[in-house]
Amino acid sequence: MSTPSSPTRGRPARLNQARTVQTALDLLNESGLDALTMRRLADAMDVQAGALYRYFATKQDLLTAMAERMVGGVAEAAGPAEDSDWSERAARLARALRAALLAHRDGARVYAGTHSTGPNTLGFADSLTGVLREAGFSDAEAARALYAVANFTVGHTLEEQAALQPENNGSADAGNLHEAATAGAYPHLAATLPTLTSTDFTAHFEFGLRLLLDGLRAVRQ
Amino acid sequence: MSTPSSPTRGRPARLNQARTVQTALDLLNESGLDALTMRRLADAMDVQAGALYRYFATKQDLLTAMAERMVGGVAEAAGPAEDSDWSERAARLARALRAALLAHRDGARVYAGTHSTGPNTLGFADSLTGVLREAGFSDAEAARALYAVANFTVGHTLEEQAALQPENNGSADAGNLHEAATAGAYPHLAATLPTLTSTDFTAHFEFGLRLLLDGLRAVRQ
DNA sequence: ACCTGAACACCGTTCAAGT
DNA sequence: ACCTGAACACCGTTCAAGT
Repeated sequence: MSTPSSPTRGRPARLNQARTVQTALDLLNESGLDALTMRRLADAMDVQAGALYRYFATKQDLLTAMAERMVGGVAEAAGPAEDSDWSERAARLARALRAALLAHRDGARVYAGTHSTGPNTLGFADSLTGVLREAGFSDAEAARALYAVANFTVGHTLEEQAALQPENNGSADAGNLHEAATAGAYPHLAATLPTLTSTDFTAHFEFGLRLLLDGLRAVRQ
Repeated sequence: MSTPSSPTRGRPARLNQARTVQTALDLLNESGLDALTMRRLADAMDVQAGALYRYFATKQDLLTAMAERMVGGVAEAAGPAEDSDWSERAARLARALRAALLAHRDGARVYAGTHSTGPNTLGFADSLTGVLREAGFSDAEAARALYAVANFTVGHTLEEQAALQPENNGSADAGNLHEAATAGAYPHLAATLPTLTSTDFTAHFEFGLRLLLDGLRAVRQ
């Protein structure tokens, strides 16, 4: 617990940005985003809430730093260009982004609610546009494809994590849906109910991702 | 879920669900989601905050009712089957969903944060799966395509409305991005910067939507 | 330089009591 | 039956003062 004396002037700081972000991510995993308050985070670090504001100007800034930290390593998921074609490398990046968001409770909500311009986020964007540009797509196509893949991935994972919340009571939702669909007003929902209520989110994600990549193939001719 | 429905014994109610949702949507447009509190809403209706809880058990329930109301009429946007092919009808539904979310400040944030199982939301889902089933897609394909299109559309519109917020200071974000990209660490972002920083969100949306629909065409053979 | 203590201006929600 | 008044248990954020 006791940190050895540091060569810095004055008292060694108990707090710093990296430790604060790490503790916040731990607390997020334990209790979820709604329970992540500046006061509870301060408690977990044995400090008063006001002290956090020496390292983050606002809670939003802390959340942005958390989002940036969550997507560390995602940019490298494309792998070497020799090993696979552009669509497989793009798919790997999208899967790595989803996995990074799923790795933390409410990860997609945190990520969607912030606008990181840190190296992990920019690295992911650079990596995906790079894969596409090297595959022969134009600069404009690569940029728009990045938006499409990223927005789909975040939108999907938002839904996926919301569906997994116990309070959202997947069974209540599915119950309502089943009731409404079989009442006759929604014949197409009734027919597709088994797939709609499936919890195989990986299959849902892979289907949507494949649509985007097949669509991209068609764009390139 | 107990609605005080009994037709007027005693005083006529000042409050009711429909008027409350409407006032909440007006307040949302004026001030944004962060400023939409139960107290301010109560003020706007000349009532005490506690009174709202006779009509909505929680704020979350109110937000769900708002989300459901926002997407009214979207289901009908497909148009008659005779007038256009399946992909155009599906595109019309996706565009109508985006337009409905854009019609209210923070509309996508409200929608993404709730799980409506009301007739407008279910009607949209039934309409889109119906278009696809009638076009020959399997039940499972139709259900998964619904998720892909809806998640992309909500994810896109979330980004779009976030980028339009004045506090998010599009210029600050674009400035950071420009600075970082031209510093040399992100060569592909630098090359695609003009498109990445474009504010023609309709073009971005249409590109992603086209990818999904072209991808669907490829799935069907 | 770093953190405490205490305050400011709020929140969502509950519920006895009035009318 | 419908709403008020007042409370409960919190929030994010600020800042003078201590060490």
